[in-house]
Amino acid sequence: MTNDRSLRAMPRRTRQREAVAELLTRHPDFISAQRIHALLASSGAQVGLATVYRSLAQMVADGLLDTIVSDSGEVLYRQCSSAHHHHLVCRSCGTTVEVHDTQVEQWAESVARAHDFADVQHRVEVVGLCQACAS
Amino acid sequence: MTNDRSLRAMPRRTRQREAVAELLTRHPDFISAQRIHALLASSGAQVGLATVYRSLAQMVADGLLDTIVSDSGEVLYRQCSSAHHHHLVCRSCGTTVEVHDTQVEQWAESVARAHDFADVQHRVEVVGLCQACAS
DNA sequence: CTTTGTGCAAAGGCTTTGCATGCTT
DNA sequence: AAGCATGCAAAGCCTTTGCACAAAG
Repeated sequence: MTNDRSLRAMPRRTRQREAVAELLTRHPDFISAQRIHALLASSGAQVGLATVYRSLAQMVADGLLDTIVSDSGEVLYRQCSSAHHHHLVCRSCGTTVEVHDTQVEQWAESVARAHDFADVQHRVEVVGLCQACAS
Repeated sequence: MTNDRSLRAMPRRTRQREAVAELLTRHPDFISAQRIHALLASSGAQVGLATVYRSLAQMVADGLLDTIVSDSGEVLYRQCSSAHHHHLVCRSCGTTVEVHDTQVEQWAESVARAHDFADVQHRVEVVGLCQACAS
């Protein structure tokens, strides 16, 4: 074998994977597999739903994507190169505000440290009613 | 009609609902509907799965339960009388540490206020590797 | 007696998987 | 040529819903 075992095989370059990756690059926010599939279909790219799921699974395994689970149970994907931030979501109209804030990050760190946890990730969702919907 | 429309009808008292409520009272942490159903079954109480789901939906609507969605997409329920806290979870062995901390609460409040959001809830998960699993 | 709750089974939505075929390397 | 990737359809989970029957008030 001519490989270095420390490096995993790279996924093959296919039209479908490129399409999924490209869409995720263009799309800055969390999006579901179903929606990705629909968007690709409506923009002419023929990609099977199963392939979308498999591509996403790959990218998640490779650490290229962040995932969260929506309230309805759908998994949402986002390219994780984008700066880490959290969302403030209106539960009525769906308006989303990005929150960049180091406080939570520090909090998560300190909690982890206090309990000797390593390699921590955190996930924060704040849901409420925006001014417009509160009235 | 003899009712005051401001009060919603109270759910009827049935063996099944009591069983579900009682189990949730005994169980201090988040638990899935499926698991509730299984536990009830194995402890002799005959409660249909659909009934478990409907009972839970009721209690959620009545504000008696908190819910979160697990990574696998299952909805987890918890009696919300218990003090609000967050979990620090080991992604390897599943060990869970309850974190009582006012910092995050305050952070969520301030973020909400800064964006004129009302009636906010928040959900925080910190996942990492505990000391034992990190070695 | 009227209304609400229950059970069962079927249906729904998201995701995964088996298998034959096609494409990348 | 060899092996991973794709597509399709079937199957798997969790959850919801339709309908007839049972129970609560």
